Amino acid sequence: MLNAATTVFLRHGFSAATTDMIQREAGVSKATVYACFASKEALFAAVIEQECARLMRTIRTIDAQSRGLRVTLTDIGHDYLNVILSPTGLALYRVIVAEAPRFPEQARLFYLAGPKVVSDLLARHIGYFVETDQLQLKGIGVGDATKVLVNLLRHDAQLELLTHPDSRPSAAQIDHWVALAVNTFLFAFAPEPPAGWAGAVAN
Amino acid sequence: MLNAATTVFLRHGFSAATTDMIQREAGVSKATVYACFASKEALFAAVIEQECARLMRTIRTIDAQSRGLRVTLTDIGHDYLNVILSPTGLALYRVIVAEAPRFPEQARLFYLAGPKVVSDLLARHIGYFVETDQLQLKGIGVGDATKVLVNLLRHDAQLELLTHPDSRPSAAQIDHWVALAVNTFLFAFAPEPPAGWAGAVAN
DNA sequence: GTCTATATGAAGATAGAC
DNA sequence: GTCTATCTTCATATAGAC
Repeated sequence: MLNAATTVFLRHGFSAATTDMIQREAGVSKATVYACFASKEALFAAVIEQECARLMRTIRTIDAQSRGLRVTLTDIGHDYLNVILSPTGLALYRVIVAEAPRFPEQARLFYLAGPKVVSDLLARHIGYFVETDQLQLKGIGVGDATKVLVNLLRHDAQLELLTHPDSRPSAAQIDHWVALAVNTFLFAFAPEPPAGWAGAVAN
Repeated sequence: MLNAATTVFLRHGFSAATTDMIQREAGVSKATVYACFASKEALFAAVIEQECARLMRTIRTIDAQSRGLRVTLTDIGHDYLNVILSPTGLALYRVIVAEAPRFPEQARLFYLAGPKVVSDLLARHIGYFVETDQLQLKGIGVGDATKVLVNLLRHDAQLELLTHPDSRPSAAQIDHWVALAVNTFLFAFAPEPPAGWAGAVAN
């Protein structure tokens, strides 16, 4: 039943979703829903909590064991984009952003489960690469450098998909976006930056 | 009356907003609303169109005449962040993202009025700086380089504010974010990059 | 164009039998 | 715990007078 609610809330958002839809999707009756959850709000909160927990588990599996600098960043970036650009990832983002004023606690939960976790993961790796002189941050802290990279990754990609809800990114596009982010990051912070473009070709 | 509708829709989103709220906010009666607009959807569409037009005008005023490389990018970035991180900017983004599946046309309108316009503006400047050898894109196209910069600018800042709806960014924070983006961009693509951090100090 | 009053439907939530 | 049936409230939208 939580699954049914998840489907409905992620598809329609909080306000536009109705308990009827959830009830029908779950194949139970309306009263059954209210036997388990006190209100629509409570059900929504439970859904978001579950999705955030799932998101966190997913992102935690993205641990690349430290291989080379470029490979590590590319792998993590690739996995991260695949998560946040998936239909579920986009839908969760949509509903969180939309309902943040009304459900600030859930919004913060999302932040901690998603962006924060991937930031911490990347920060560990970047810290290591800095210590071993494979990166040179030129006065920028590890935290800020991490934000730079995450931001490069998140990319217009997300915005484009959010505002063009019918389109889907191809694997090649994702490759290109990741390569663009990693190349830029290395141009900026690798002591011996690559001479030119390396990675997937144009989108 | 459009203004009243704007206030309500930006505050509550589409579904949670009611015609009662709009009617009360506008100080007119319910029937008057339906005399001007065929439906709630039509009113919403009109609101979004107006806000997008306003947004486009605002962003179009961000034309920095080309002074130095760093100054130009910093100025544009600064103005752009001030727009998208303003309460109105965030609220518009929220509702667009939330309602994109239901109002794809309005979502595309937003994309064209906001991100697209600032991208085009920045692309013109970056193109100029490339031609005059003040930037060296190392195999990355002007379009992609522009996206990189826009993305660096948009920053976690937006995400943090979206998921922490009570907080407001200080002017110092915005300065810091812009400096971080511009520095990174110059580290990556200026033929003679700055040796280290330059700009506002830590947040 | 604007109001009062209202039709009509649907939403969230519950009562009470099984 | 689960269903059927229903209560209550409130939303969109309209009718008809001024």
